[in-house]
Amino acid sequence: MRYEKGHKSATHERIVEVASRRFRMAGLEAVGVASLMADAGLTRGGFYAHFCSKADLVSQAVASALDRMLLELGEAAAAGGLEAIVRVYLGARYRDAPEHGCAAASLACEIARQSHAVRAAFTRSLEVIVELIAAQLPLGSGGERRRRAVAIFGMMMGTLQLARAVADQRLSDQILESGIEAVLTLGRTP
Amino acid sequence: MRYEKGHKSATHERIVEVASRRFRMAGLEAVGVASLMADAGLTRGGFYAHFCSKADLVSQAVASALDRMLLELGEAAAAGGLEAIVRVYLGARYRDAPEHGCAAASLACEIARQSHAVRAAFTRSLEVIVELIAAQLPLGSGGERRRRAVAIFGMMMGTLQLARAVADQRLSDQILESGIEAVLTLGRTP
DNA sequence: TGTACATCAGTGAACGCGCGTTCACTGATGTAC
DNA sequence: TGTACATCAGTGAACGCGCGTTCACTGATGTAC
Repeated sequence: MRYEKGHKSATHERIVEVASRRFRMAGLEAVGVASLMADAGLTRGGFYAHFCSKADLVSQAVASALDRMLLELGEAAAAGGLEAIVRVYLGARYRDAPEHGCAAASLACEIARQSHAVRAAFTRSLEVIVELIAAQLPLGSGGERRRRAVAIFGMMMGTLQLARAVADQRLSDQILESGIEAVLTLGRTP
Repeated sequence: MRYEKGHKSATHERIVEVASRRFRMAGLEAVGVASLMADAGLTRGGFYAHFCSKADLVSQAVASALDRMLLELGEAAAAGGLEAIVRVYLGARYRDAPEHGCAAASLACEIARQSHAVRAAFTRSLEVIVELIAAQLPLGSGGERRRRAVAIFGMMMGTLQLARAVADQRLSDQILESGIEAVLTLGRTP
């Protein structure tokens, strides 16, 4: 081998990792293939040896970002249940450093306009996150908890977006607080 | 006058109207100034006689879309309170025809990355919508109802985005149902 | 052991295209004399 | 009433730039003999 074994897959993962951060920071359209490859220490031409299109990378980068968040939220949940999840998700770090935050909160509007394949990848990741949240709810049947979990994730995501979109720092803090309070209310109300 | 009185302001409103629909459909970045002006029956060059930049138009188009939604939700609220609002907002029409739906749900992720001026315009519109929702809540002090209203709008917005982003139609319907149920729960829980 | 060839991850130029913005210009109509 | 000029909404060419994708190529190293 001209490159050591595993070299290509390591490169592949590096591109996905770079993309997952930059897409969350700047959006899907604002990040070009050439600049992404440069960030990964490569040139544009090699891109299509790793991905069949930019949309293909988008699918993988979104899934990767959400998988990583799932781990982080899973650890929080193990330590402190729903309240720990929501305090991570609606915390200043997720709001102020979108590259380390939730890909759904950064990209949901754009994902809604992507191809079926991209939305299918997003759907798979979403289902697992919803399961994690549902598992933290103390009340109700499986179906009820699942439905409640969907709404809770929708609220966390929407609230984080609002906290990022407003122009006033104090208001942004209040929005996060409002979201935390409402999630906890939903978590304990049947 | 070479054009009848009010001609220019009518043109201005037409551009804002076209932009408000197309931005909601395709996103801020995907809609170019030239194609927008063509849609309004004009050529690109005249754009800067109406707006000092694309961001300026974005501010106006978002505000215009949210103002119109406010009227629609206000009418619903007058007839049926919070439940009527949420049934409009989380209805199939808003999900399937984003050009007639909520600009926040279509654009929040992108607005979060815009200039302070754009976010300030968004903030002003958001405050009014939150007030409308707060006015429908039966329980709590002014501050409590306001905070609850922020969370409710965040949930409606996030839930609508999730319903648009998933690849499965049945799941999308379930997401809307989950959101309606949770909003109503939040509306009646102190 | 030494040479010829195969492999393949990555390179970089090129394709046509649309982007936001600027600016000298057009041409229809109002006003001044 | 007739002519000259002012006004200004809108035109369209031009600027440099980055976009996603393709493709002939490079060059380091493994394998075959």
